[in-house]
Amino acid sequence: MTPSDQGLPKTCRLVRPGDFARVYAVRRSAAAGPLVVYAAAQEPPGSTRIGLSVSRRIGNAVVRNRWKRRLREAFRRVRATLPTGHDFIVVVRSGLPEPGAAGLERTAASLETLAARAAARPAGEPSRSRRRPGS
RNA sequence: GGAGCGGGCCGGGUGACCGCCGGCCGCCGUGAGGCGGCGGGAGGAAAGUCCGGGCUCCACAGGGUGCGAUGGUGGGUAACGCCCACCGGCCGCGAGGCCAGGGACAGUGCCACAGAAAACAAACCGCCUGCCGGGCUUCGGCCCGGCAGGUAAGGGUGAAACGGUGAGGUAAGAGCUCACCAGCAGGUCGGGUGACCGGCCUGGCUCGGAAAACCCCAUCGGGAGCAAGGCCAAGCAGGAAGAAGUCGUCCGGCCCGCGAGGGCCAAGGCGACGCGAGGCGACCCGCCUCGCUUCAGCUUCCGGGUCGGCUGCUGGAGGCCCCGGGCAACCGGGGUCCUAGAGAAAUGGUCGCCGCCGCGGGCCUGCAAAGGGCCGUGGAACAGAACCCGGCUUACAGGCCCGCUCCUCUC
Repeated sequence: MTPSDQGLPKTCRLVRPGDFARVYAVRRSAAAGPLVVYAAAQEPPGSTRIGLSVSRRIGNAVVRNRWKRRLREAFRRVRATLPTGHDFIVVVRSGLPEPGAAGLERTAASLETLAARAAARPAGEPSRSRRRPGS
């Protein structure tokens, strides 16, 4: 499989609840502004994947969809520069205003630095509790 | 021209590049899949999830009580709490609008504040009569106070005070009586499918509001939901508790008897009663089904495993046009079109051009701070399908069309 640098097929997305739980369990994260990024090395390494978590507290369906689209587009742009062989989860924190029309560039830059920081962090003790942080 | 009323409709357009979801075709690949091509991809409310249906599973003798919903009449519809027409009441000069619009002589309760009194009436002031006491007197009476009684005409309170006007009547008054009017009840006639409308007669003369207080009446209503339901794959570990049978009969075998018949036996069929469990929407009556034990099975409880894939899944009470029926909602017939199917959940990003709306002590035209054009700059609402329809409700920048009413102006 050789997806182009610009594409973002379904195989680059985290889809299953089990995948999400695995990434959360590693407990490596970095946060800035409205975003929190969790990272986990893949076993075995494959293509870089991303999962999105946008809570109902963020806004109504239109606002949540806008966030997801912006984050997917940002991920599509910076995916080639991210640490390889990792899964990432991006959580949008509530209580912060939406970035305006020019927010895509900032979101992409923020996503890139946060992903690098999270992946470079030493792996924390895998969480024993089943409870997933956030929602 | 201004003010307004009622309907209907739109919800930026177009192009390039980079992406996403699913469909069809071709090629490659054992396969998962990949590549290429073609065409499709949010709304008028997709929203709230408030009603009504379809669909799926479960249930489906009946009766009573309860619960919920609805509430003028007639129609429309698959159905409705929706829509249409009409009736009645209220509001508006009008076009039109609003109404949770059955029953308040079935019953219980309520009517704040104010007021004497808020509903089998009632006497605060006032008015009138009688008696007692006091004062004045022109000796006719008059005034003040008290007591007993009459009185719903007048005052005052209130959202609301037990009909209105006039006449008679009276100590003063009162539907107390009478005339007319309003209203109510009963009867009757006529019109209308009906809600109702109109006329006549009689009655007592008069009965307040609120049913969105409880309630009564009528009508309607099985339960749960696409996480319904079906199929496949994978995987695990079981444990505990619970019950009550008895009798009759039939068939079979054995024994006794010459025989009619009698006795014994284990398992079974049927029936009765009993017990247990489940179902019949909640409860009761009642009914149905299953079971009544070695194990097994059943029911309940605890524990363990999975939480993947396919399907349901989008063509439908469907949209548009024409003809016919109907005041209309809508119905019938013909033609034509195909229009999203995700599942941690696609429909996005960037850049042009055009259109719309602002802003500009920028430019041009122009007598002009009017209008128009150019340039620059900014903005564009409410909101995202999740099984599918019919409604209702709520949100919404900006804009378009049609019909009608009132006022004003010009001819």
